[in-house]
Amino acid sequence: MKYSLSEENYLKAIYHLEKIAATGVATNAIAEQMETKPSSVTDMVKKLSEKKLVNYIKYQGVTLTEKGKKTALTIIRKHRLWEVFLVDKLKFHWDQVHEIAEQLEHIHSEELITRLDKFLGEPDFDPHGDPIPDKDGNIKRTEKKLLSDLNKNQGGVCVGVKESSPEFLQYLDKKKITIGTKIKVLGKEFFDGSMVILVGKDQSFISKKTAENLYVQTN
Amino acid sequence: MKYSLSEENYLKAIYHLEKIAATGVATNAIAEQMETKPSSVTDMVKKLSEKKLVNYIKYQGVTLTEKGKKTALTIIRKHRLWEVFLVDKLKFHWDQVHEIAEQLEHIHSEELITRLDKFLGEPDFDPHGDPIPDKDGNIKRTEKKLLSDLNKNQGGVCVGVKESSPEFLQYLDKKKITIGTKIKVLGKEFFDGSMVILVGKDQSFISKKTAENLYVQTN
DNA sequence: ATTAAATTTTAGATAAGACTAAAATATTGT
DNA sequence: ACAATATTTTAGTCTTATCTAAAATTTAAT
Repeated sequence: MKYSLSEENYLKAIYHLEKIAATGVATNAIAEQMETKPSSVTDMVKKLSEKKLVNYIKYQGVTLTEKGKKTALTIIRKHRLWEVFLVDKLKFHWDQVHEIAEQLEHIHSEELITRLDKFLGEPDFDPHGDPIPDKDGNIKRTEKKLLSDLNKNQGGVCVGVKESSPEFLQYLDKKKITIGTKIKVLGKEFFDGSMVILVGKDQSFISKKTAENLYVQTN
Repeated sequence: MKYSLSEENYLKAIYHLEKIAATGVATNAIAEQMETKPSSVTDMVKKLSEKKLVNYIKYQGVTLTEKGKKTALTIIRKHRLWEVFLVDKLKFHWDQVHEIAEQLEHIHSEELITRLDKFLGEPDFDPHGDPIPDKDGNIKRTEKKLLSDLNKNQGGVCVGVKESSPEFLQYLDKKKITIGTKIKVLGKEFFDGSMVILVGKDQSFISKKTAENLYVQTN
């Protein structure tokens, strides 16, 4: 099935938001990500729902169906493969390629992507270290990382702690962080390594020391 | 300036039609090329005219302005460079690449094309033998070819004859062909090499012998 | 537990690009 | 030259994706 530019971008946005959302993805969150208005999101989400790409119940947010997730992952696959091409072959800097890959990811041709993948040596990660899904949408899991190693706007799921003193665990408890909690880095201070993170719907401030003792899995 | 997908496709179509049109390009011709309706063409042509990309006088067809021609040539440049990429690097067959290049030609990034061009070794011709305009829209002229070497849908300008007997020249005269006449191959018979060609607005039938004695310049 | 505030949805409008049907203009044949 | 034919344009409609303003619903606060 072939989807419009707009539909593809919505699916991608919902996929990324779902990774760090406790519940269904909010209309407002999608609107912000897409730089559009909530009413436009409602319209599009209805359309995606009719096409069985998302589950949608009025006022209760959106989740991707299996079909939707698979579609999102093929777009992400294309995006990341093109980024590898731009950096490895065309010698772009890794921080210059996002905008161009945003366009290239919408080129429709399976054969093209198959050949591009081969040409690039079937890479597992893009130039930012994000994993490249295979043609069926399977992602090679990254090793767990310390939260302190994530950069702004990266997100992950808490999978463990380095230090496990009761004091630290109780502190995490107070911060509403436990195994399986989705975390996104909203900001990172350069001089002291402290972070503002998103935990569920709430912002939270954590020190470098805390971030260095929390394992997350990105994807 | 950045133009829409549709605007870019119209400019490209008009460019190709102008090469083989004696007069301004007809609304109907554009409609046929674009697989759309004449009324849609009129609408778009008005818009292109407002943007100073074409000269348009009601009922009298369209020609590209300098600005329009330059824009068309940058799109053609992108199309042909991507075709080289697809064939040389991704090992596509030269007859599989057109559709994909039709999509890739609309990616907006000067830097991308500059780097792609360098990566490909600054090629002068695409896999079909068509010349690749440089970044300023200059085309490296092809050597003159025999009309008999053109394939269906290729066009060119008559630049000379191989045989110059008065009989042949008089015959060409009767066929309304002279130096500077634009010719397009509409059909080519396999078994005897005869052709149906477009001369100005009229179709004409010519034998293999005639086609083998007429030089054309393609571009 | 109500009210206030925030979020989400609905209703109606707009712009781009395309379409149909009908009107206007050009071209052609005799 | 003028009627018949072909081409082109106009007028009005449709679809997709957006928007604003107002109504509906949920969440939060006292």
